[in-house]
Amino acid sequence: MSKTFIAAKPETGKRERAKAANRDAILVAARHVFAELGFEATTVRDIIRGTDLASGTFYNYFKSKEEVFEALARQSVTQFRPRLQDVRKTATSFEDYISGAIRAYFQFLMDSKRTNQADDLHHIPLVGVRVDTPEMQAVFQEIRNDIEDFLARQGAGDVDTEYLTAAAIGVARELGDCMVSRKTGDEGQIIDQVTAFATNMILNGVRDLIKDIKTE
Amino acid sequence: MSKTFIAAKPETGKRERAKAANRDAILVAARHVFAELGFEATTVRDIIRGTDLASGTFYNYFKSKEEVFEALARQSVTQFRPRLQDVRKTATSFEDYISGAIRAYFQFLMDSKRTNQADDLHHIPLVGVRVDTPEMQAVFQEIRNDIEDFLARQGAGDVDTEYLTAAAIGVARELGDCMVSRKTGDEGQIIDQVTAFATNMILNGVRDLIKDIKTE
Amino acid sequence: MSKTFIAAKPETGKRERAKAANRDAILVAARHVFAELGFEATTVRDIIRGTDLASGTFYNYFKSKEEVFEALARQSVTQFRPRLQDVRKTATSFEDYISGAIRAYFQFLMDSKRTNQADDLHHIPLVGVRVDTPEMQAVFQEIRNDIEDFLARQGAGDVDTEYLTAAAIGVARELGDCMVSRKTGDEGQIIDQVTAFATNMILNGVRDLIKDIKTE
Amino acid sequence: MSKTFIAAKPETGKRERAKAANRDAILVAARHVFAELGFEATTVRDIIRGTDLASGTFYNYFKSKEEVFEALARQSVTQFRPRLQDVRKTATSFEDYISGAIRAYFQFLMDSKRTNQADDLHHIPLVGVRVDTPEMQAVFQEIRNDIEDFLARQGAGDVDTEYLTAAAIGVARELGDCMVSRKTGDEGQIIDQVTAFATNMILNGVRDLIKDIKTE
DNA sequence: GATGAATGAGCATTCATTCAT
DNA sequence: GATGAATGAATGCTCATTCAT
Repeated sequence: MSKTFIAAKPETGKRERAKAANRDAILVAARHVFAELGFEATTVRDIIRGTDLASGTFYNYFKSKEEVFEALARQSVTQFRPRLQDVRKTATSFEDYISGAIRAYFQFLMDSKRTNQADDLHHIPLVGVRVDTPEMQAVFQEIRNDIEDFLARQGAGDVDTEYLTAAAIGVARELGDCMVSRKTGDEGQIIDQVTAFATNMILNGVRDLIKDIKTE
Repeated sequence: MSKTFIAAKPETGKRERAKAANRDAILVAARHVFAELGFEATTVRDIIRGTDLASGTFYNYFKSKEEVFEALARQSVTQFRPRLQDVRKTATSFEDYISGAIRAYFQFLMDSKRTNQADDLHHIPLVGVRVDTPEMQAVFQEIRNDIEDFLARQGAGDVDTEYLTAAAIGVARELGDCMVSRKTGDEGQIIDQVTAFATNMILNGVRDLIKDIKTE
Repeated sequence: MSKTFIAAKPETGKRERAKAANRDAILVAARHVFAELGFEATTVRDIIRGTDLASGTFYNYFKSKEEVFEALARQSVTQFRPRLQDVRKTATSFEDYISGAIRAYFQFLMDSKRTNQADDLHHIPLVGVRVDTPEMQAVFQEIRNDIEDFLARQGAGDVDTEYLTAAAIGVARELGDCMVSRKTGDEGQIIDQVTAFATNMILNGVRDLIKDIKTE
Repeated sequence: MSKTFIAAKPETGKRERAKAANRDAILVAARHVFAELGFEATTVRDIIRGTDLASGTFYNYFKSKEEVFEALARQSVTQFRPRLQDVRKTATSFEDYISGAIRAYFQFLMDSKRTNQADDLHHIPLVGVRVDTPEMQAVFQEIRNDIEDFLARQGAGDVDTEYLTAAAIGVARELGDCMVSRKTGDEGQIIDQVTAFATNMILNGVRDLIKDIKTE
């Protein structure tokens, strides 16, 4: 059958492809259902109902809805973290970092939105629901650490970094939701706009607290 | 049946008092359970188990746990809205309003926390879960309107009030959660502190956007 | 309501009667199903299918099929143990005891059979299935103890009482099954017959092992 | 298909050998699992998990676990029946036959135990569970017939051979279980011992019923 | 109005069995 | 013939809701 004479890429068997497709189908369905119903309210049945698979098949791929959720979370984090790393590495100042991280986050949200297009998102789109998954908390912790690093480097006095980070995240999160739920037009433009707004807000907001903040 | 024949005093019937007491018992139990288990995870059974009523009795007072939840939300709002009204009426400027509203919100959170004391609060204290109940959204809308009013009065240019409100609410919400989950000491002091932080953040944050903002 | 003026027996409410009836219905159904299908093979659904109750109702009465089974076993033991006690107390010799215990056991089997009448008993009828329930083992242990006591009293040498008891129980069990599955006639007569056979077998069987055995 | 063109030697094809090996692997695994889990509790999955075969392969060899079980039972019987035949042929009297058959049975039990060694045997070892498989019943029927033959030859009066056989089998079965579950020492010795016990029991037990019984 | 047992739909999960590869 | 993923019926169990008492 699969006699590939010069085939550079080794053709992956039908089986493998089917498996991958099924796994993906479950993940996609789960993402939608989580987004629509919320994590707690969705049942495994809801998820497989969103595929053309049989109920039992679900368990060939995941042990529980928790596991699907984690997979989705991991997916998200895997997408987001590298972007954040980029920002961290190239940022030369606190201002730089904030601006870059905010933009990365909004960009990520927009990408996620596009992926989940056509759903009624009653919940935060990032992965679906409560953003307080361990993975997302890890992301936030990362950001917190970054902020602390940059603040320390820049010699910010005795700012309560927990509060500061919380505030920054609050701004980003709420503006992000706001942005996503707008029906509007050009994506790039919106991102620019909101990023500017958020960055300005945060940096001005902490001006008194940190020496040498430059809010251009 | 229980017709009291000679009752001289108008006597607010035993019945009525019992009814109110039962309703309250359910609400109190529900508040605890929601706080401990979260909305989705709590069952009607969990709630009535927290009272000395029978399961069927629940349905004399509420149609579903959703309804109890709404009642709790309404309770919260009922508690909070007057405070906000006070703030609105006495505030003489945008700065004033923000500062007052923020403080009112944090105060409210702390009160809620105290009410639910002794529970392991695994969820946001306001009523339990996702704060996006219609009622809470109403509160936020109220705040949004207030902000717009104040901004209009003060002649703020073409600020995107939706973004601005979102950002303010984000700051308040996230800092509020942060504050509540801290184990700390003197309540009054903490509220002062966080209120100062949040207010400063927001007002400085919007400085560029609004003419005549006074950040003391 | 239930105004019983001179009522000697306090009329038990409809509710109580219904509850008892349901519990009984489940037990009866379970006894039949266990007898027909065996313990492992019967499902809770099988049991309630044998009643006119809904599936959920089962769990108002029992936590699992294990629990029903235990209840049935307890029932059996409760029926049987007093008879054995009688035998133990009135027996004046080992011979006496064996003969009485055997008869009691066969009588008990016949009673059980009548209760389970009309079923195809594919399994041992005692309670239904594997007789090795803890309760039944307790009964056997009781018998074992009794036998040891009587043997000691009568000065039997160094007989291996474990083997002896096993053999006696084997005879009783197998003959019991045999007796129960016979379609025959007068119950009392059959019991007399089988009891005589079994008793004779056992007592003669151990004659060499025990001094002073009288096998008339 | 596997046409071996030049094959000089008759070569019992690889295929055939593989097939036999697979079948055996399944049987061995099944024996262990049945012994450990009991018939009802073991699943086909459990069985193939004990081999290095795929689940589907199971059905190339057996239609269901019932069929494996029967195969195992047949195996057991196939092992046991010849021994019984020997006994039957060489026995010169009822006493002889009983003694020989009993010993054969106990020996067989011990062999089975050894085969299943290292497992936690929670069930009767013969094949696993309730010994009342058709095959085992056939064995018992054979014994019953033998006993009747010998009794007839020896001119035993109007003994109820059904009862007699039942009693004998009861003794053997119960003592067999007892013996197997003992942790003890030298196998040969134990078999001698229990055989003596059982034989003595049975023969003495029927002494009154049969003329000319010699209980040495 | 209070009670609490009955109900039965619904959920997570397992497992024998099939069948494309 | 071997494989192992897909299937969907079946099971144990929970829980919102109803309703006779």
